[in-house]
Amino acid sequence: MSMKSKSTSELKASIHRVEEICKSNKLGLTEIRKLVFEIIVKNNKPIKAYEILDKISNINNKPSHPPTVYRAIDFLIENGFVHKLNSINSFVGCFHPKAHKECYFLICKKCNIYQECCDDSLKDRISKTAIHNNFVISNTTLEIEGHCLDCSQK
Amino acid sequence: MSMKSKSTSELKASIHRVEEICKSNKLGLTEIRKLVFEIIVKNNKPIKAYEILDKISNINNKPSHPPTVYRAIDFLIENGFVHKLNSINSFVGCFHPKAHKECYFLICKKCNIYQECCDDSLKDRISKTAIHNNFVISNTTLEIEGHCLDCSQK
DNA sequence: ATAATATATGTTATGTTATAACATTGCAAT
DNA sequence: ATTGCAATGTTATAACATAACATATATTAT
Repeated sequence: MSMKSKSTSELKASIHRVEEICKSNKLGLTEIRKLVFEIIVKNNKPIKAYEILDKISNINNKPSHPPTVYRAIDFLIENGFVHKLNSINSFVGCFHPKAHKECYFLICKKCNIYQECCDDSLKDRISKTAIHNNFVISNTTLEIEGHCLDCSQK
Repeated sequence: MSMKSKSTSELKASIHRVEEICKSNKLGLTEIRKLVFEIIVKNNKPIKAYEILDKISNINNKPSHPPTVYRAIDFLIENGFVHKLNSINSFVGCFHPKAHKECYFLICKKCNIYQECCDDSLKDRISKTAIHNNFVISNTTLEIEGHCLDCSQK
């Protein structure tokens, strides 16, 4: 499977899913939070907080401030709609929120497109490693950087 | 295995190993680089760049500047003597440099002690995941945060 | 030995990422 | 209406990292 960007319908579905989850869980999906989520998922690639900030400032035709963005991101991460890629200080949308707590990523250095790779065998292996070390996991960062099929062929 | 800090002899051995590797590979282990490595490994816990900076400033009795520290860290990371924990913007010494390219970590949120956990089965699993996705890995970040045995019993 | 080159360090400034602290708004419950 | 609470606005600053250029130190070729 090569890494390709999401289709318009996938994006719509993703946004709709978040709306539904928020509705049924009584989570306040405010205008800003929704806007930030849309900006993140529509971006295809990992996006940085200040890039989001710029986009919002443009949309609103007036400057926004960092806390506005970071608060929205916090909300989205807390509820599993967005993940942070620590290795590149960037944010990505989650395309199966609530399906799992942890999310692992392949990140192409060349085209910057990312892909979730949350197979159970990997999850199990990490879990076994933790158990073997008497360690109780609260959260896991797994970010695999490299080149996707398309980019390694070029 | 509980997570405990390294003994003095382990630290000495670790520093000695780095000296030997540099000697045999003609890597310039300058005073600053050696000092930064010592500060990092002796710290036991992940340490932040500006903490290192403060320590150096104290040792030299005059202020040092960020590039001094970051350059030394770059050298140490390039040669596998130190790793960066992206999830907490901190640095840790590597206790088996050159033994492997990638290094995985367990990080206790409570006591802040970390532990390398580079079993081959985990490495294999990650490698298989990449292959399955036609992805060529250049580097991997795996940071498992949670609680170690001691801290989860408290 | 000396000049030329490369490598490392010093220094100043600034860029980038993220949060603290407090004021204000809007809305729901009593 | 008033209180309480969640969200947002706003200002300022903290925390993390690098660019750019000057200087020094080591290495190599002549």
